[in-house]
Amino acid sequence: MSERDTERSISQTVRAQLALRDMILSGTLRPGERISELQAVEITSVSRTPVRLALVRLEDEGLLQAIPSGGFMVKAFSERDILDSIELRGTLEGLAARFAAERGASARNLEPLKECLSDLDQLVRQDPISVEAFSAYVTMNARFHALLTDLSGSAPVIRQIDRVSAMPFASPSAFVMAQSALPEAHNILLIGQEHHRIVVDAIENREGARAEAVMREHARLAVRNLRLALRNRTHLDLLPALALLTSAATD
Amino acid sequence: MSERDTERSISQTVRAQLALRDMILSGTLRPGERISELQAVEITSVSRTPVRLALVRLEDEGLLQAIPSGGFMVKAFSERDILDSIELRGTLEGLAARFAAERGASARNLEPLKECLSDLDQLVRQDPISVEAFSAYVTMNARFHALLTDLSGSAPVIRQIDRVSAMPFASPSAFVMAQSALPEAHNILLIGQEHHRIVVDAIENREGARAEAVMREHARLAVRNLRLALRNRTHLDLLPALALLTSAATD
DNA sequence: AAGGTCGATCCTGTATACAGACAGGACTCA
DNA sequence: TGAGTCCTGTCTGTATACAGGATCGACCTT
Repeated sequence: MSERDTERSISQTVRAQLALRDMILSGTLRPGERISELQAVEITSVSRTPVRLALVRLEDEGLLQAIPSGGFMVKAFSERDILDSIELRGTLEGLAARFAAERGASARNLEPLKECLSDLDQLVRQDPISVEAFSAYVTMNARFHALLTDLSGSAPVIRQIDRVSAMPFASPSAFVMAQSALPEAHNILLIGQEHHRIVVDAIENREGARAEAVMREHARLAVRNLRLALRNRTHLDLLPALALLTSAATD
Repeated sequence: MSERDTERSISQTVRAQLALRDMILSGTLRPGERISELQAVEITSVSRTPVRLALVRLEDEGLLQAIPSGGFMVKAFSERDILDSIELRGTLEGLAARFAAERGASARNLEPLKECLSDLDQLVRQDPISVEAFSAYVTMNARFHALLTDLSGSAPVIRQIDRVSAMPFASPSAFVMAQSALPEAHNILLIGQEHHRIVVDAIENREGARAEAVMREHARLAVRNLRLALRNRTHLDLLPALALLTSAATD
């Protein structure tokens, strides 16, 4: 998941993929817009072959949609799609948590998760949370979810969760930054952290159903965040992921 | 999902993809084996460009695995992976059924599902079930599951279910044929059909939790089928999907 | 004036050529 | 005899050329 080698050592295909993805997520390429290969060539300054590879990869990443007659267009998502994707992630993370609980995650394996938990605790504890702390929270939160997913010990489950989380609006930290400007921010963070605590406790005690249920509910915090952010439209700039929303749904 | 145009009208890329997939699923290409591009060129008789596209597609279909140094190898699966994939499908189909129930599938939309249900009923009713009836059951069963998935009305959910079901050993009808030779066959079919009936009833009555639970349990029938088939190894030839199983797990 | 048909242009699908990277083996030196 | 280095062969990554097809516009016909 790390793109540490952002240097020129990486392949043209990956470079094209990153460039195109950035343009899609930033809204430079609008939803529904067709992307011709040579247009992509012009954008990315690489040849058609790697560009085509990048387009195919972005397609099954879910950001592009194949056009029957050939070529690709930027996929558009409704608000319903976004909410469903979040519920989907919650369901899958719930499954991962249940697996972790039922299969008896060893104390040794639980250790990193617990460390991550207490790191998050420290961040949440400060009352007026700084923007930097928020940013750190996003990072640690992503790490927590990744560790939890891995704890399922199931490659197929991990794979599916990664696929869902690849959608920018469905990732565990998608709408955390959006709330940083809201008065309810701190409360939501505290509730989220409570969920984290419970799921670790449930896993430790082999309570599969409890672990599953709390992860499902945990994902629904993202729904609440999204709704709040959409209502207070002042901070929509913190939600680049919404560039993929269809105009019909943004009304 | 239909590949009706098996003619020469289809693209070289798709042709290569189909040919390679067949060889993987039939076990001609063994798990762990590396597939070089020019080897694939020789097999499929198409040029390197479409072959490469096909390999990428098969990778994110889950049948191939990228090698860090470049190239691809046939992915190997443990028995645990297979069982987890089935549980995964059950969880996702459960979510789809719950969505269908909670969102109130209209009587009009439920109609095809009910028709499919009664068609299945007729097939199951005959006591010594012929092999032809078994084969018909597989087809109708796949149709039932597809209709149910669609009834969720959620594109992201449908997409994920399709992805999981693409794994040959996780599809709803993966191990149905395998039981055709078993004495327990008829019983299992009856139980499966009972599940079908219950989920339709639950959806009709807006019982989301019930619909979800029964679909989860329904998937576990596949686990039972698999275990039975693995025990009576006499009919492993009915399970081409198991070609992907690692040798360690087949012991 | 409107609709259909023909043509041109652009685009995608495919093939192939070339360069760099990696691996395996052989040879040499200690 | 063993280890290290160099060389060679093969493979992947990339670029580009070519052909078939689709789409859009313009012109002609009714």
